[in-house]
Amino acid sequence: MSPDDPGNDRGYRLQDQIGFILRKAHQRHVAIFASHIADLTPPQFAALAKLRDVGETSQNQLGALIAMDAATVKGVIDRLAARGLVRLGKHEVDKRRLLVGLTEEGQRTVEQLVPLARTITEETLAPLSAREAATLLQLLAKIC
Amino acid sequence: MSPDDPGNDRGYRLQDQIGFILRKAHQRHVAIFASHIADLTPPQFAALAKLRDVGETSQNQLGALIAMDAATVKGVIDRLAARGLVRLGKHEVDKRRLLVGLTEEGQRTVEQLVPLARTITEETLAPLSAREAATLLQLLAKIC
DNA sequence: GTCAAATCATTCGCATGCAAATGATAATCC
DNA sequence: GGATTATCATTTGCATGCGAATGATTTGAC
Repeated sequence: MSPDDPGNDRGYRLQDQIGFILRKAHQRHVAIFASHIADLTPPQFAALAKLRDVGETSQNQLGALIAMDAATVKGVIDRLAARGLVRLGKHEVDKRRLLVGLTEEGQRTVEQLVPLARTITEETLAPLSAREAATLLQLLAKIC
Repeated sequence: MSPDDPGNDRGYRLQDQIGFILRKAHQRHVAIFASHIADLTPPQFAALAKLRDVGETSQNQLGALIAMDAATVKGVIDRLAARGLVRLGKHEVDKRRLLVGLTEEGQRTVEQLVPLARTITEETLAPLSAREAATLLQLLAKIC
């Protein structure tokens, strides 16, 4: 009975499971992010970066774009609004919607952070060759 | 000026960044996990699975094995203890340490869950071929 | 042996992240 | 048009996850 006999549940090694590795890889990325951008979290930056791309949108729509559910996006946006990086407004036609958009300061902040974000991506992928990095992104995209 | 001109910060596409994709992939995995194992979270299962492997250990040591900091591991262990899946005890020699080990029920629970955990891994990797899955695990391990 | 440094556990505060419930508004069906 | 359904936002509760501070104990330097 070898340690990785598949018919033996010793063959279940936590360290080799995709979920465990994903969690660890994500953790390392967040740590690298924090070491470069201390005053903003990855989700906060994601919200700002996406708002820069799409301009004003509703909270829900923004959430769909950055993969956050309604409850989460509300918290993120509230914190960004409290810091003056984001502006909230009512939708004139559909009164259910809460419009979100960058303030001037938010705009400036994103522009400044994008180069750092590039560095963060680079550092996260540093253990890989360019070819490996491309493969990783492609495979990860398939399981999203 | 094409949309992905690298000399232009429009070239920063959130969707293509490793951090964003890692977060999404992890989210999908957690959702798959929850659909198969409703009454335990991935970190809780990780703690049980690792305790099965190593037997009794200190909280800190367990944390190192499953990549959780001290504060996080305490919360996870407390919840497992409250459910009777884990037993706590003082270390006789080193009085700083808090020993953690599986109870009989914890043991039974892990044994029952391992097959489900295999299914979860399979389903998470379902969009990939066996070869792609192996490559993904290998590349992810490099950036952990 | 004693004092300083390291280790272990705990606690607090803050930030995701999600499920479920609620209320307001809009869209659809008839 | 009126009732049903769907959508948007909010709130609550729970579970990670981490930084920072604290206290207890142990180890190491001398």
